[in-house]
Amino acid sequence: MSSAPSIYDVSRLSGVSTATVSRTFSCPSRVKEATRRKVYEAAEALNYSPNAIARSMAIQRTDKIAYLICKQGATILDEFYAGICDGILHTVNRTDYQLLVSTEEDWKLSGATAQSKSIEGVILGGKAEMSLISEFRAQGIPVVLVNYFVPGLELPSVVADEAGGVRQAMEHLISRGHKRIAMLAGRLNPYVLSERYNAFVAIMKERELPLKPNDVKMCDPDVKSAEAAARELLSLAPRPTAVLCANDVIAAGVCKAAHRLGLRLPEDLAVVGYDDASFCTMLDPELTSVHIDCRRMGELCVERMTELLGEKPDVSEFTVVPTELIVRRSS
Amino acid sequence: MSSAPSIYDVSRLSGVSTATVSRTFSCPSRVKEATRRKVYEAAEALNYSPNAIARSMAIQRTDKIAYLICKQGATILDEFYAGICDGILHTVNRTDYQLLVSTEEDWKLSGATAQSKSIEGVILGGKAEMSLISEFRAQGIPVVLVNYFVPGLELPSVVADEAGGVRQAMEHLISRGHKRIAMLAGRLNPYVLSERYNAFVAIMKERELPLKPNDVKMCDPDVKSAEAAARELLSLAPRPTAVLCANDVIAAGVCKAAHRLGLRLPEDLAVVGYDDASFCTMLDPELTSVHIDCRRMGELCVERMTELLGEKPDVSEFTVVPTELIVRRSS
DNA sequence: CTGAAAGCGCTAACAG
DNA sequence: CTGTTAGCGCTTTCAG
Repeated sequence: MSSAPSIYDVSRLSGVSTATVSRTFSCPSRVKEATRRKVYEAAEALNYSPNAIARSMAIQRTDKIAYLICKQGATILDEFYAGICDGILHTVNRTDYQLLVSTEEDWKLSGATAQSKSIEGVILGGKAEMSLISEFRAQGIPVVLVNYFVPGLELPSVVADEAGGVRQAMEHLISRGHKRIAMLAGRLNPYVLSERYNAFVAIMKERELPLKPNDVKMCDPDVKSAEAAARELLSLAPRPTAVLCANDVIAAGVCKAAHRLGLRLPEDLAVVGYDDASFCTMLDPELTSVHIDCRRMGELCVERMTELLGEKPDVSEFTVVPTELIVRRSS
Repeated sequence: MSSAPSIYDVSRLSGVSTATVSRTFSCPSRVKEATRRKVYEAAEALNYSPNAIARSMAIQRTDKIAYLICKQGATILDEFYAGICDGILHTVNRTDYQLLVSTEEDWKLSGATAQSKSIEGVILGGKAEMSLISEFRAQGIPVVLVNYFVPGLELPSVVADEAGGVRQAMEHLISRGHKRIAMLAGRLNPYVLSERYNAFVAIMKERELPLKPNDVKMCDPDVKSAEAAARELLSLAPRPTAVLCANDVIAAGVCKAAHRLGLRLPEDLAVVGYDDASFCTMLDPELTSVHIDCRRMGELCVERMTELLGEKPDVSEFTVVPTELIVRRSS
């Protein structure tokens, strides 16, 4: 197989000009029915398909946008960011765009500049470094942030209603009669963590519930650390009767610690997680959690991006996705 | 900001030819130190960065490969395929290539042909449709399969050592004294399922252990279905003392069913999963499972792809990644 | 409705 | 080591 057939080959075989061949593919209505048919036949015979690169070159834009996951270590394997990716993927693929996926780290490694001009826009998931953001802006590449927000930057951000989610969880616990509610916070991205933490504290205060310094603990966001931290939390006297966790992994750690200590869920201890990861229903008892529609977040990122690319005058800076408490057996 | 600076602008400002500017960026060693410096300065001043598309156009190749997830419904959200993606991502980003991600479904929707010429190769994850495979081949685009295999196609496949994994699990159970071992199989992709199933049957026979028709059940690969199926399995008389599950989600269902029936793990029932999903350690007791190094699988896909792209004479058709049984508390 | 021709920005001989 | 020049395959005025 020598080199692929070009528009010239089709032009020659069909007896029309290259311009017409081009039109036939990009805007069929502007070509007479009969001509069109001739072109299609020739193309078919030659097994021709338009060369996307040449096209990009001519029209001066690619049809690609990138999604970079900005989170140390974790990548697409993080269910949350994978969910966003899923939403982006589905939406992007319905809009003639294609999606490039990478991580902040890898992107920087492979010489951003060399690549940059081959994407139209970039969606940054999580805590992106300022230098990265600036670089894209300097190159005139539209940026959308997701699950993160930087005040004063006027960058469209798609986030979940963190405060709302915490409120749903807290009202649920309070309505179940809990007063001694603790929080096990994990080192998530700073925006998310502070939203969740602040909301927790605010609501405790608002409801005039007792909150001692030791009632909030911090841990690394893995089961082991969470389990260890939970052990301490659960040995406070009087022991909290409920714990709100910064995410589901941490909640799983709390469940394990409770189990080891002989506490029954939800009778002796209510546990609520956050994110509604898929494993919530695999735990026993199933984990109550604040559901975030990651996929929707991804979709919205693409919508914002499309607006940016369409040079829409003012793209809203804040897009917030509502959360929903999924009550299960653990609370 | 008018249009971006081109190689001509740099050429003019630095006083050298465009060819030299080009060389300076693609192969600095072939340009005299002093000249190089002049070029860099001019580029800097103009905030120039090479246009990747024009480059692709000139050298007649893109620097992109695609990873398509071929699995109904599930996507990148599937931890297994996300793991592979992770491996691909890391490797690809170290080789000047960029990764396009999509699903089989979406790819077909958005007119594969139009896009095809903008990728160099494609990695197909899971049960890809023959029509898709043929289409790529017809276009001369190298294909690598992962977690799937089609006999007679001479397509490089990267798979896990399924039979080996089952053997590890079985030997573990047998060494613990289990004789009545059941299997709960889920509707995974046909290649994987048959490998796991056949290995299970073969080993039971080989060890001369009793295996009645009802000892193997089939279910959908979700917790609910698995739990229901497990209930039946566990009400057989005599009850199996161990169950090998086709994957971890199914195993989680079995654990729940066992718990409901008042069976203790591992005393009354040993459960072993497959894939070693991240939630294995969140379950209580933690789930024994056959670990598959998905990331490694992804890396190997890229290696095979690189060989294919480098026109290496014979790329091995089969690349198998070893598995490792991770023994935890559930068995 | 169709054709001719001038690029899009970069690379790769080839010549010096 | 560097410059000249001819493309890469497609789009897009501008005429006809």
